[in-house]
Amino acid sequence: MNNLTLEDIAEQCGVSRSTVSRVINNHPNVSKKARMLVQEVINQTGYQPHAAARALVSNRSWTVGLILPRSVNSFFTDPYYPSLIQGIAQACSSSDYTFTLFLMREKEDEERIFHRISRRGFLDGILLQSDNIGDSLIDKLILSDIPLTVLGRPFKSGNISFIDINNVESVEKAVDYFIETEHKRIGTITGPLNTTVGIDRKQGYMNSLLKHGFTVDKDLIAEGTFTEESGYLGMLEILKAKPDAVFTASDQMALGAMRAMSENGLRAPDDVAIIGFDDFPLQMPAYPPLSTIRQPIDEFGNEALRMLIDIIENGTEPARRVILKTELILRGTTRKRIN
Amino acid sequence: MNNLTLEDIAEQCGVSRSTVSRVINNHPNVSKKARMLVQEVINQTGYQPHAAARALVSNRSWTVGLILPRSVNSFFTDPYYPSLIQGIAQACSSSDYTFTLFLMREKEDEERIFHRISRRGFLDGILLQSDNIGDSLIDKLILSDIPLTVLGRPFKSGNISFIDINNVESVEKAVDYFIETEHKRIGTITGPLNTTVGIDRKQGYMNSLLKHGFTVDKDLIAEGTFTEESGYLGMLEILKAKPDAVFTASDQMALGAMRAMSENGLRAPDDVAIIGFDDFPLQMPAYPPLSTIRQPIDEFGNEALRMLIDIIENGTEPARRVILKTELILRGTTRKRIN
DNA sequence: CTGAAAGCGCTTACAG
DNA sequence: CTGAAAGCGCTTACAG
Repeated sequence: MNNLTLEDIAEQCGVSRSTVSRVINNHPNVSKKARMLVQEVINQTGYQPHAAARALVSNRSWTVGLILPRSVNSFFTDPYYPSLIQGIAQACSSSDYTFTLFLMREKEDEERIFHRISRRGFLDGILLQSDNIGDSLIDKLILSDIPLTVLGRPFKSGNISFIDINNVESVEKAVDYFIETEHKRIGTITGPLNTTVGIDRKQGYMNSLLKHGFTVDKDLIAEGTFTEESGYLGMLEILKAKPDAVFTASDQMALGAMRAMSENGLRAPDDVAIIGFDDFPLQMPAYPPLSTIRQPIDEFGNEALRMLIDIIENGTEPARRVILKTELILRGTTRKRIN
Repeated sequence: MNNLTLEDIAEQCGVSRSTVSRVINNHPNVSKKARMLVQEVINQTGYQPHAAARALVSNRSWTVGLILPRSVNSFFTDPYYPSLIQGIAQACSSSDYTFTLFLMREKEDEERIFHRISRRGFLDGILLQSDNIGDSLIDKLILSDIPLTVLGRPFKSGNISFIDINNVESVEKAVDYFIETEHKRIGTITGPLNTTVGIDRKQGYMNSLLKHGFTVDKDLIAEGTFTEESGYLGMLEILKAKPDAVFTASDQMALGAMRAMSENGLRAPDDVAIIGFDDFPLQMPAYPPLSTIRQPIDEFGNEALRMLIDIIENGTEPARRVILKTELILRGTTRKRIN
């Protein structure tokens, strides 16, 4: 392996190590000649600064932690997590940060994880997925003063920097569309109602209904867990109330819902129109192409990291907010608008 | 945040920083009295050594890299990756290592990733998922002398430490079981044949057939990509050759295969018996419970990290090998043995 | 623009 | 068993 040291490079170039350090760190005060010479030797030798030495003296580790509270099954089943991980990985990769992953299964892991991430000189900042489990970590993190951005709206939002997508409005629009296309009995299969994302998407559904003078019918609402199975079970419930359109809070649940329909001889969109949520690049075979709300997951990862870096560099005050837009994608499981 | 330094603790205890360092690192030469005193102050203050300072002087970063070559869709669809990540995360968590994740999408990422991971003082070792993309990294990694363990059998195995499961034998046994339960036309949907895992599982299938004097019928073999969709398409092919049993190299493909059967009015195990591979804790609704080969993914993560740590601590020679056992789980998609 | 020097927070021979 | 000292590989005022 490459065991060169700053000093070695300096010697080879016949300059001091201060100068070498300056060209590496792009300081302005270096003569063109020196800069080029050093640069060339670095390129030739493949020299890289020692990560730990640099971290020690500059007080920056250039690594961020990604904390994922992971309810039992969802980490396997829900494409959200791999998508998110991929988005963050990409963002890190292009900004020269690296990220380390922490999986938090139960409340008990909180103490252990907190202990680890609060090692000095270890992490420059934290990305924390909001969740009914993870949110209890937030207070400790805030107190510890480590740069933090929460992914998704946290329960307590006071003075916390977070990034989210516009769940409420996007679902509201989707349900608006159902109404515009002449549906009368519109149901929903929600996400888990102990998470903000579950709550917000349900709120969007209710907003649209109330706005249009519909009454909210509890028999048309089922609570799911984002999984295919829960979509299936939820749909079996809702079908008793004869819906003509259903919004499901994830694409996976839409799949399950259509399976339930299929078993009952029903088809989308003729019998029941369906709109899902996510539009991750998944294959959803066996059914008509799904109308859905597209969530910009790459952008989400990118913006989240950008926000965190901003906090790292410029301090935690004031709290940042970013809300990303979604897009309603109409495909085969919804009726066409008439005009 | 906690900004205490070794020296602060030393001062509070009225001892030298050498002594404090010794109790932290569990050196034997500390008096009981001093040890207890220091320990207590540490507990009270919540002092933690500065990660970078420690890494610099001890030449150990206590972090390992996990490199996942990720073919376009599979990272989202294949529960193998989240399962693996979880296994490694758990293993790291209990051994006080942390891991950073690198996603390698294309051959082009290789250079970039290699550059990053070869920063001195950054990673103590690498876990690399074997794959037709990732394997080209191996040579460079070996040359660079960084501790490396490959997950899954690499194409070139000379002098490379790796961990794998016994793919060949476990599939052989599964197909043996088909034969014992009176099947005559046994097909397979393989994994991608540009990966060792795909090749090995197909080999197991052929071994069993040949051992029992069956002829290998190309019309009973389809190549898949581990996804549901590819299982579906593969099964449509194979069905033309009238199989009475099919081994699929992943559970996802088994799902797809059963969907194809279902569309053709066929059921498992009566019309076609099915055995899958994985048995990750997934929900596979809508079909009879799947007979499958259980892959011990948690143990896999654990053993992989243990091997890597061994290499880090004791050097890369000689190359290590670990082959984990699998288990044939007979459930609803296979016939019962008669006696 | 450049270099000598101090210092980041640890660990580890070394001498006692 | 304990402490003073050197050193890990960098960055960054400071003086020139």
